[in-house]
Amino acid sequence: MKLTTKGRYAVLALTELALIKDDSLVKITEIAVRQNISSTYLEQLLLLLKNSGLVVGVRGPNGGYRLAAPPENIMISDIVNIVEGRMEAKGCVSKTGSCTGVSGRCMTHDLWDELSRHIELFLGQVSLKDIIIGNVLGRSSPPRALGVE
Amino acid sequence: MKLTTKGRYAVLALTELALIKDDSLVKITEIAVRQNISSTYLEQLLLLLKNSGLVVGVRGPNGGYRLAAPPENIMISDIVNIVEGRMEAKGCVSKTGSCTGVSGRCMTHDLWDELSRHIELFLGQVSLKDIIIGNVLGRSSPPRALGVE
DNA sequence: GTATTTCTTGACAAAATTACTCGGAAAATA
DNA sequence: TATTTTCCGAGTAATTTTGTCAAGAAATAC
Repeated sequence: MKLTTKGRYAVLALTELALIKDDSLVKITEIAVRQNISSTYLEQLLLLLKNSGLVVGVRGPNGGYRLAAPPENIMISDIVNIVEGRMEAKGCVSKTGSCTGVSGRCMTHDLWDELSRHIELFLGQVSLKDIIIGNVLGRSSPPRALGVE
Repeated sequence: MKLTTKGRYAVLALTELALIKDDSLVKITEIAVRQNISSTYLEQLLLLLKNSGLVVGVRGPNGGYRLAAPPENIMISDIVNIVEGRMEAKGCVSKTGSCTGVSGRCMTHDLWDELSRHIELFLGQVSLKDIIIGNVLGRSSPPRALGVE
């Protein structure tokens, strides 16, 4: 899995958009200044999000960005997946598609696979609306322990 | 959160140790060859794990490494935390300790905080024994949805 | 004691990724 | 047309990851 400033900046920026009433437009520079991040860097990210249909960009004077959907319909996993690229935790897989160990499919394969799913499930459950109303804390629950003992 | 080859190699190596009967010793080169990873790189990782008390290193002819505890008592989070350094997903925090945004503590703070906890919970629930008996798949459960609607 | 095998340590270097910059073009408004 | 803003592609600096290398120390076998 990957989680860098890209993902964090993107979520931060879209949170700002989610805070704006209705269809008002927000300029890149406004967000950049308020959140203290590079505006040209943020441009790239918003562009990606625009091309993926998560936000709408309006050019010209008084232009800017706004969300393409209500905040409750935009999930964090959507945002992160777009700017970070699909997260793949199956690190045991090489370019060729097979596990790197000589013994073929490695034993830890399922572990990273499941971790990936776990993270995706979590971020797919939290919406932009959840963030702006502070409905995030306390969501973590321990994974099902499979009774094998 | 961080998850690189370091963490994956370390878990892979310790899985190999877990597969060995009793207190038999396994040489670094054996693991490196079998898993097709750099032996000198693996050295570094096993050294970290040894200094943290997860494995025991025995020098001299016919030396090698073995687990310091039964596989069911060694959790994946232990391994990953040691070789990757403590995972901190609170990316909004700068060196000084405060959030980077001008408005102080940012709105996404809790999100990354909770994600961190979520991942740690997951990896803290899976032991080396779970891996070697294949008891990993199907553990992911969706997070508690807090009823706020 | 000597040789052998292995771990131990630290410094260093290549490769990959991340983070960011830059220059300009296109669209909309005035 | 002039200004403001997003759009787009390429290029670069910084950092992190992923190793490599060389020399030393500990334990065992002989």
